Amino acid sequence: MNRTFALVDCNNFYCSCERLFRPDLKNVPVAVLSNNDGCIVARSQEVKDLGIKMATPLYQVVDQIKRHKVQVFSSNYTLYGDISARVMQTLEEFTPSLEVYSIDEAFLDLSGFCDLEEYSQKIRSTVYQHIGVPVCVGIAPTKTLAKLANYAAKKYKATQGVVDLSDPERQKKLLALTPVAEVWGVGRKHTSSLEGKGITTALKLAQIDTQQIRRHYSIVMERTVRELNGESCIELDNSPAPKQQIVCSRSFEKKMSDSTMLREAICGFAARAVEKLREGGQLAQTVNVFIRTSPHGKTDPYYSNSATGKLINPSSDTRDILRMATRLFDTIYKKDYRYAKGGVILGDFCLPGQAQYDLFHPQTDNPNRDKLMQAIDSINHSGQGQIWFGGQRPKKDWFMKQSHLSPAYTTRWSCLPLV
DNA sequence: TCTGGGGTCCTAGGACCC
DNA sequence: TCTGGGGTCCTAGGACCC
Repeated sequence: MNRTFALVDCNNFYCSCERLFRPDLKNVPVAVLSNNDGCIVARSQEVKDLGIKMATPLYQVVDQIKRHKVQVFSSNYTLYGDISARVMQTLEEFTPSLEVYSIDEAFLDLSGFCDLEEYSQKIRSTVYQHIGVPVCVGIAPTKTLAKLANYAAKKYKATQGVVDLSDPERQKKLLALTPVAEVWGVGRKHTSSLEGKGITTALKLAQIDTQQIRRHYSIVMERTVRELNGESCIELDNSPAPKQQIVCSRSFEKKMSDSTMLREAICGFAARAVEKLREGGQLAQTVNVFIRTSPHGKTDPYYSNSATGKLINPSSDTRDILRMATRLFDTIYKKDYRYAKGGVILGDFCLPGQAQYDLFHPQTDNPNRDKLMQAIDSINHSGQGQIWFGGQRPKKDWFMKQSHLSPAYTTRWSCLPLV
């Protein structure tokens, strides 16, 4: 059957979120920073026009930002997550099947739909009216081509934010115009490798023999090539598989050397990671702890290390994870280094009913364990205060820098805008 | 002189995505 | 001085099995 995919992608999503409750920022250059206020990760059109590239470290462009009065924001994921959920909910009205692909984009199954351009314009105007976020729509018989169509819808203003690539001739025309680096699935390494072989456009990539591409690259790239030729290889995935790992890591506002402070920070990451684990109703069996100094330091010696440990029995009890995390931390910590980042990774998940317990360390079936964790989670979600284990450190004096944070307009009573 | 064939599982590293 | 965080998938190679 002929498939039709639409990719709906929000324009400059984080910037659009910041503008929602600040109409004064319309037509004003806006930039949003990564965690710890490190790099620029979202730019309004005005900032793109200034030539400031994606992922530029903030300190490299402070002068330019002052000169052009760019409004800068720290990442406000509470806000972006909530706006994202509202956009997705609106999009669901337009399709029987939707895949939320990232915080700001979704694939819609529009197979069998007619008048695709008109329909897509309706999607755009509805999302803008209901949520206030501008989006672009790309339509094609494969996901890779839909991505490319969306890229064109954003790049070429005459398209009015919608590009329909159903027609093979149109596909070919756009492929010939598009640098190979813009193809979904072709990253930095593959780009330079392909360019070295004279494959500079998406069209040239599409024309390579699939056997050859499989030999020199991998099955992933073979799928990309087939998709560029209109053969759908990547299905819509509307029921995401359970997570396989959970990461909690941060760069520190100030570099840290003291083992006690670092250990407490690691405990904080571990506690947050296992909280996420409980949200998904899973148990973890492996814990990985890593710490590193800055890879950019010119004078400081570089040190990076990690350690992995296996719990005897799978668990989602914060105490089990903290015990393991502190033990692992103590095996990799070396004094006299100035640490810039640390984190905890949980893995080897299973569901409570399917856990394989150790014959010689049977799980003492203690319902109080789960109840204690439930009690802690509900207190911490109540909005009336936080409790934590002794090994953790209050976030105040080490947690990431957020100097330009906007209010949680839509998720906290005290931040509700007044009209 | 001459030393097989077929398989699984695990891990580390590298690529990619947003 | 100052450079993010959170994921997935694939492959090669080693250890092991009979």
